[in-house]
Amino acid sequence: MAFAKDQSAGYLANHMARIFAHGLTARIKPLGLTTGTFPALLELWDTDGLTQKQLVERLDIEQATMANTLARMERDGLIVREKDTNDGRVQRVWLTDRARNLRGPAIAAAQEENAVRLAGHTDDEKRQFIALIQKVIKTKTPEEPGDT
Amino acid sequence: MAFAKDQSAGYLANHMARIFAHGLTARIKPLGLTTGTFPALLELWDTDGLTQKQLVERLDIEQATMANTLARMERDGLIVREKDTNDGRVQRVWLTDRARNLRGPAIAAAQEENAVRLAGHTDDEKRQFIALIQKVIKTKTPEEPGDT
DNA sequence: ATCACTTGAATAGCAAGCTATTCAAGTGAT
DNA sequence: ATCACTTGAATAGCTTGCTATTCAAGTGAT
Repeated sequence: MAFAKDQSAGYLANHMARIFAHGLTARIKPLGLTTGTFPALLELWDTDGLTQKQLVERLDIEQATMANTLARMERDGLIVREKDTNDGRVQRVWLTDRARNLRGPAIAAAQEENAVRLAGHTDDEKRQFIALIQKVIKTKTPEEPGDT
Repeated sequence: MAFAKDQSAGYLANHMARIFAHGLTARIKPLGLTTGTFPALLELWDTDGLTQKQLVERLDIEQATMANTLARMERDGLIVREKDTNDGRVQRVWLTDRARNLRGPAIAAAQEENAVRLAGHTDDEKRQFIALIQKVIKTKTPEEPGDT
């Protein structure tokens, strides 16, 4: 029952993700951003004023995690949350000017990080790599419809 | 300045790692194990009685993280820590019987999780996938010798 | 022998995840 | 109108990770 951690997809996936996160953390720190805000920001840069529910649906992130992330984002002046007038349960999320202005540099930082990490890969390898990861991710959703 | 998150290696790496972690968490929960203990356990199953320092050197994990993980492992009866007689600063880490006995089922769980996640990949794709991730990881170390 | 430096480990404090639970607002059936 | 159910969001409590700092034990030079 041998187990080589550097041959285990899951182990390697975790390790690689930490490396990416570490690099991106450093790159966006000067912007006053942290990695956890990225998914929400990407959605909001595209469509401002989404509800928390909609953000959760668009991203594979739990509701509680999103609530916490949004709370930090509000604290840090990236978003404002306001109650929907029609439905008092709904919170709409709006970007602040500051957050809107960070789009360019933040995306640039992410692209730089990706570029550095994949510097050793040929263009073909990069494409394969992305495709293979996407396949792992897609393998999930249909199988585990659970997700409560 | 478009940015498609499902084309971003870093974004995908994070997402994939969470999927693997989620699956493994469920599989090893019945064993009373959590994912964070896995790296240390693998090293100790191979070589019992390592020091914390040695564990940190063998794994790309920060000293503080390891200290916390070991504290949880001790609390949960997976390890015992004892002071080295030669050097009072050194803590040697020894597996308990319980932890030793978990090796088989834990490794089986990890292998099952890997298998399920890669079920959509051909053998060739699996090999490529592992190789491509390894390359990303290796791209790191030489570049950032800092790590302190 | 003492004092500065080094080194191994622990602690403080935070981010980003998760599960499970609670709270508040709406909705529907009686 | 009321009471049960649903639904959106918040909270509690935990793990895993990080950086920065502190503490304690050894080591070396004077």
